[in-house]
Amino acid sequence: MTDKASAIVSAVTQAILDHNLVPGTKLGERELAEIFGSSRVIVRQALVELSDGGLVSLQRNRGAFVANPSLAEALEIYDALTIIEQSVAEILIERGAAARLGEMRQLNERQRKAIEEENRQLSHDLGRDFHTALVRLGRNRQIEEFHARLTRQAALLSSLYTTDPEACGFVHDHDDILDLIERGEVAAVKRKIQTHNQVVARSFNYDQVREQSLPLAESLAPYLPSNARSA
Amino acid sequence: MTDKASAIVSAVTQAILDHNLVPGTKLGERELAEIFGSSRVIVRQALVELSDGGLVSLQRNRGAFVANPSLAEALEIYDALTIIEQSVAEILIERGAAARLGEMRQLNERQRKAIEEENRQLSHDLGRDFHTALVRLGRNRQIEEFHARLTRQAALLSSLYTTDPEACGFVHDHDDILDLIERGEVAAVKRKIQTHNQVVARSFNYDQVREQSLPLAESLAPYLPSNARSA
DNA sequence: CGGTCACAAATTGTTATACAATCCTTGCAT
DNA sequence: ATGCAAGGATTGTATAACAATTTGTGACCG
Repeated sequence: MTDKASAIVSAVTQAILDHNLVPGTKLGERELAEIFGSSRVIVRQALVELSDGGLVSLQRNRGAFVANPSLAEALEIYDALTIIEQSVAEILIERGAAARLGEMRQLNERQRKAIEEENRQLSHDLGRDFHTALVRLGRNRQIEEFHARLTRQAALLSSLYTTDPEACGFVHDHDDILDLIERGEVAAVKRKIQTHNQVVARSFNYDQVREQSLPLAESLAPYLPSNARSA
Repeated sequence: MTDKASAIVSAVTQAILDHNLVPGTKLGERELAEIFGSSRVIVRQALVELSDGGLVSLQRNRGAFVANPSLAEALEIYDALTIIEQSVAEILIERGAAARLGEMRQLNERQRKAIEEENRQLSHDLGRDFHTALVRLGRNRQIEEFHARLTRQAALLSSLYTTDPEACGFVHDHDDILDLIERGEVAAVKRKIQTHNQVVARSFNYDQVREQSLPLAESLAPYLPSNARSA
């Protein structure tokens, strides 16, 4: 349903994940309607969807804002990620699915290369891909989608709290995780996954200068479906 | 945001959970607008929300229908429930949170009484409450909400596939689960939770006669906020 | 009798406009 | 400054309208 609304949803989502829209930014209905060249009704549908996705918060009679999670919520999100990934790892071991870890090794390889070449964006993306690929091996759509949602929220968080580009010892961890799964060491994998995520969560810096974001139109410009707007 | 839309969302949700609206039922925009005495715009927002909740599926240019999950999806939902509840149980044990299991014992007690009195509805509800209460002890909103969502979908499923009112050995299982948590027997709890859920999932009967549901207006009548509708 | 094509009816997707309710700002009076 | 009130801006909702698409119907043909 509603083609245009989903266009808005994905544009805004992408903009948030890219930190082009920072938490707290107001998403005015008329403004978005202007930008996307559609009516307010469509924008509202999009906002409802976005809010269900957790990236946007709706405040009755006040409008929509890019979500601005508290530190407590941030920690819950990382805990949830940990829980899901631990469960998946455990299931993979139970299933003896170690055989299918090949493509994940490749992912790590590519990420390693990206880091060498100092391609920030790519290595970052590949780092995320590792986690989603891992969860996908669990073969459960519900879990996959939940994990994806958490990942999106985590991406938002990093725009809020993170101080340091986190691409540090990650690839190494990732390989360790695969090793442990292959060797069937349940407890060890789970510990690894937990600390792996906690490293990120603990590095949060609550009091951080947050830069104002540009006017909406500019922040969203790169994501427009191709509905230019003449003044 | 959007007061009226949420009224529609909760009314339709409740109707689905109560099996007053059966899977596959078409939810026409005009019809709903008529019934709830609001405009199509509002109804559409509600439908978008409902679809995000997984109880309604939107088909482009065709409309909205009460979700009609396949057997495969049904099993995934129960697997996901199992995963979540297992994780929570494990965490509770790790935390040594056995102390707070008192109110859950009470729940079981009440359910036992309800069963004795043959109060189907109540015992059923209390059975569900056990699971949500358990998850709540995990103190993670993300997980709680995900679990709630899965529970709603499971309720829908029971209207689809279940043949037999499942209230059989459940209370007993529930007490066992609490016992095992108190005694810190991780592996045993997890097994228990798994089989507990599998009993339900395995009892599914795919080919089942499904009764047509009444006209929308009648199915929804009990849930209207108080916007009567004159013909 | 069955199939298929064309057209009409119904429904969805979307826009525009309007207006009440609520929030926010600004300027004024104290 | 502080508090208040008026006005402007924004949201919440309704109505009407129309294009696009799907669905239903019936005529026509094999």
